[in-house]
Amino acid sequence: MTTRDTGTEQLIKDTAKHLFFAEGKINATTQEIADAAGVNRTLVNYYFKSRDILFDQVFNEAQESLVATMDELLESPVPFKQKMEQLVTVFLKEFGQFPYREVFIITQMNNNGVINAKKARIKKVEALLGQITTEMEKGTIKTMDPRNFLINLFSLMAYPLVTAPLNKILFNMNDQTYAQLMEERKQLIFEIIFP
Amino acid sequence: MTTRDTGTEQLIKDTAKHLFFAEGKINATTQEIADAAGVNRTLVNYYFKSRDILFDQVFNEAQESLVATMDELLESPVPFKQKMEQLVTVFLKEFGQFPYREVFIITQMNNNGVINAKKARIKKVEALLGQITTEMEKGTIKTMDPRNFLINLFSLMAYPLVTAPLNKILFNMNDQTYAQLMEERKQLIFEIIFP
Amino acid sequence: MTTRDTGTEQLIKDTAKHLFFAEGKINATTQEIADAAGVNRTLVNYYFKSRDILFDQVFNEAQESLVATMDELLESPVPFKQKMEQLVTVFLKEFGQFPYREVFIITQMNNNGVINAKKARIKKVEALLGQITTEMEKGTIKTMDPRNFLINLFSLMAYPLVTAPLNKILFNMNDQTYAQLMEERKQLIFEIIFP
Amino acid sequence: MTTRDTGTEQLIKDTAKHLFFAEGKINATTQEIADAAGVNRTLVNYYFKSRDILFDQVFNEAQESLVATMDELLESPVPFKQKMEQLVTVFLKEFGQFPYREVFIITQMNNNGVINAKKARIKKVEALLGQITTEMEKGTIKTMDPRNFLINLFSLMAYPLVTAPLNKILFNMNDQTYAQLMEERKQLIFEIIFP
DNA sequence: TATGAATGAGGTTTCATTCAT
DNA sequence: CATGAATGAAACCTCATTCAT
Repeated sequence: MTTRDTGTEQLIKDTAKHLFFAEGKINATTQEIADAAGVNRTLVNYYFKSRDILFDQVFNEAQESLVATMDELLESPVPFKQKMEQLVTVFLKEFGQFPYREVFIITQMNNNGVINAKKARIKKVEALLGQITTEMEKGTIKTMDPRNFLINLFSLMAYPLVTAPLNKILFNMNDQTYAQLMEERKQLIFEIIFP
Repeated sequence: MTTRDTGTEQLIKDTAKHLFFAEGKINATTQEIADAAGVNRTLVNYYFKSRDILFDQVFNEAQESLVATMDELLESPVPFKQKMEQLVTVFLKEFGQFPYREVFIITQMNNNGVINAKKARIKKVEALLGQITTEMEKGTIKTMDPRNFLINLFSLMAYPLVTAPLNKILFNMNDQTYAQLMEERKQLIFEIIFP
Repeated sequence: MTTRDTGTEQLIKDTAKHLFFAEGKINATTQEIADAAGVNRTLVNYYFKSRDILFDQVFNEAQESLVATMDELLESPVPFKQKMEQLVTVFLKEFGQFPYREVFIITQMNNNGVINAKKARIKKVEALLGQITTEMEKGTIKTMDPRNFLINLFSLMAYPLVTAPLNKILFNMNDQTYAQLMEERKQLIFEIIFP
Repeated sequence: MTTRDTGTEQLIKDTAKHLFFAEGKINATTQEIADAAGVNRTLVNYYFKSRDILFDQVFNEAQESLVATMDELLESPVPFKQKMEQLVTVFLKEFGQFPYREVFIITQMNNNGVINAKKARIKKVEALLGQITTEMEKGTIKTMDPRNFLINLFSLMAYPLVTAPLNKILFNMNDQTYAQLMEERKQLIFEIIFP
């Protein structure tokens, strides 16, 4: 068997990922993906059998990577405040790279059907929620539903990156000045959750 | 009177709006829109000449309505704190009705091209930013780039509604319990911005 | 029965005739015909039941009028040369008014199916061919197949009017100068057939 | 070599050309063209992107070929009489192959808009008109507007082929006998223009 | 008589996919 | 491995036509 791996398969996957998650081109056709990758359109089928399979694969890999990142943080035995600091650092980077990933996932869910979470995941989230509650009782952070605490955190991190194109227009900013604004947010978010 | 307005044109537009902005079905076909509206597929062409024109129209009306809402708030002469309270009330309702509108607009921009803001709009936003800066100087609200203040505000309002499907899974919640969680947020957001 | 004849039926027919035969808009849609007539599109169906029936009717009336003109000429007992003079006069006028009629008829035949000539017509044509042969024997006109004589005659009359748009471009002429050129042709054609 | 030219593109173009110009089926649908070519309907879009582009291409190629033929004749340095002989030979063949080409071009012009002639073309035509005038002064051909001389020539060649379906009916002839009639015309036309 | 609303038939176009090389 | 050719499904769009008023 002469399997000369030319890296084309990975190239297609990475290109698709970039179009979907970084550029927000949720409706990218196989032609557009192939063009962006600089390969022939039919190679998408050659490697992935069907467009949907490519979608799923890109999808799952994105989620797995996200989940792995999350798990590492959740399980780390560092103190809460430090853990949150790590979380903000890591996720701001993630969201910066792929601002449209969550939106993409949601769009897919809306158009097709809903996916279920694995039980293991739910357990870990519950553990984190418990930790947050503890901190609230200690008075370190503002008291609220711990789920709202997490929701706030992720909203403050993710949404400004999703709405970047709109915000730039509204505030009359260019790519660079907006990037600076985002840069300041890391510290800001931290100050908001630990007043 | 020769015009027998059956309300079908408006029905189609409203249905499209709902599919796009409320259900997040960004790729809805004319068939899906027609089915959802309970009308014949070709009526979409009869009234709007082409699918793209329907898109544009729904789009523009959505934006205009949003902008009108915004303008009313921005220009109201009430004190800052009260103005923010109105803003949160009004926009939480807006985002609750049409959570995917902003995402839809951004998606369109990413796929097609960018739209420019009118000068009048920029002026109004700048006026608001000035007001926010004044409040910061007075110590009413936390000091930061006033644009980040606004970004925080909208992030806290909008993102939880966009990510609802994902959050329900993550937190193992149903529609009702999630709605309750959202309900609590109004007060919460207000407490965060006015600590 | 309140039959208030508003002349709309005739108006539609005349407008269609003009679009087809005078303007050469062979593919005119009912919408275009209605627009040109300044009436509602559905009136075409109201009066003529179907578009095809309107076509046929316009068609037949055009042919009947042409045939009547022809018959009158063919049967007139005037001497040959004078008969030809009448023929040229009458048909140049006809072709001037409706240059695309024959082309339209042929196009319809090519796209649908062929129509047959009535026997009476064939008889009359044969009579004319006989007359032409007699003239050739007398030496009044150049000897040739009498059918080619007629073909020449009609070619010289009709084709310049059909190809007017093309000729104007080729000879760099405007409507007026081309009309003058056509004007000269009556005498010219007569001189060619009676050298 | 990666390009496997199956000749299908050319086949589609040739088939379209034949339907339009030889059979006079001006309204041929993509389905009809595909059927006539014996290929899948969507191949028309595969090769030509859209039906209109196929139309334009067939169109332009037809015109270019006609113009090239014309140019060769116009520029040839042979004596006038001989040049006319060549012209009749060449164009009778052209019109025999594609009798509806000019009519098709005119129809398109009437339905869409007018095309302009290139200056170079006008110059060549003017040169020919000059030559014709010279011949009239020499007494070789009948005196008339030289443009009418050319119009006569082309009318005598082209129109009988356009109106063939109608003439066959009128003269009660079949394909073969009509072909014979046309055959005789070459000599006849020549005798008419050089009495 | 006349018209806006609605519909179905049939055309064009866009995709993803398969095939042969 | 890779690619141009080919195809079917499904979308969009244009018409003529019918319906209700």
